[in-house]
Amino acid sequence: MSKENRLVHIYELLDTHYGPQNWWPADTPFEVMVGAVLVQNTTWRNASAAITCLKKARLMSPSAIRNTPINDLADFIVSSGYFNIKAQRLMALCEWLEESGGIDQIQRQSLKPLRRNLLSVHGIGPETADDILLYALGKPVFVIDAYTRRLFSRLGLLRANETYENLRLSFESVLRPNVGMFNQYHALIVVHGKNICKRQAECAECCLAELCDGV
DNA sequence: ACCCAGGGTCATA
DNA sequence: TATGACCATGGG
Repeated sequence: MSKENRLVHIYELLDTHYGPQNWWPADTPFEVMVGAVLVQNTTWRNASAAITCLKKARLMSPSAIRNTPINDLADFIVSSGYFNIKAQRLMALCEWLEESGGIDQIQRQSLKPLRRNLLSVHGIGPETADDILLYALGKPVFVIDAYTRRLFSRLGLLRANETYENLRLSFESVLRPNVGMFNQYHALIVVHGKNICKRQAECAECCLAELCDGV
């Protein structure tokens, strides 16, 4: 089977098993961006609690965050962990948004320079940038994360120590750039990873069992 | 008490 | 380029 067909097949098995995920859970694109920073190396549960605190304090906007002292901002996002670091990262994100003329202006940038610009923001690395591009701005990028590496290396479809860029480009070069499908695919990989593929012992019960080859 | 979760930066070799 | 240290909470 071709690589494209394998990736599509895996997508269809996951999609059938788990159904629509409706990512990213947020009221606005800005809230997606904030969530993408807050969820770095923590659980969505912890990040989500921090988002609730920010909303309750009416801080879920670039200008409101910009006008809040960094230490006060940190107090609202304690539950997300690394709160001092993440407060700085949120501030850097909001400064960048402001300098760039806001989200609607950013939407108009073409993908490659936009991605470069995002990566130049302090605290926004490749995965956070791609979360923002795909889930906040609706751009066709394939998000790579630890679950993606674990799942596809276990299925024997990628080398374990490949760079982020090479992985992303290899998915994007094989799959048709469909935003809705990329959105759902990454959500499925995460949901699946949280359930079964963390423990490789249970391949038999997994919806991808036919591909797992007894790893 | 330990481990990890929807990462990223910085210092060192 | 490639490791290692660091950031810090909450649930298992």
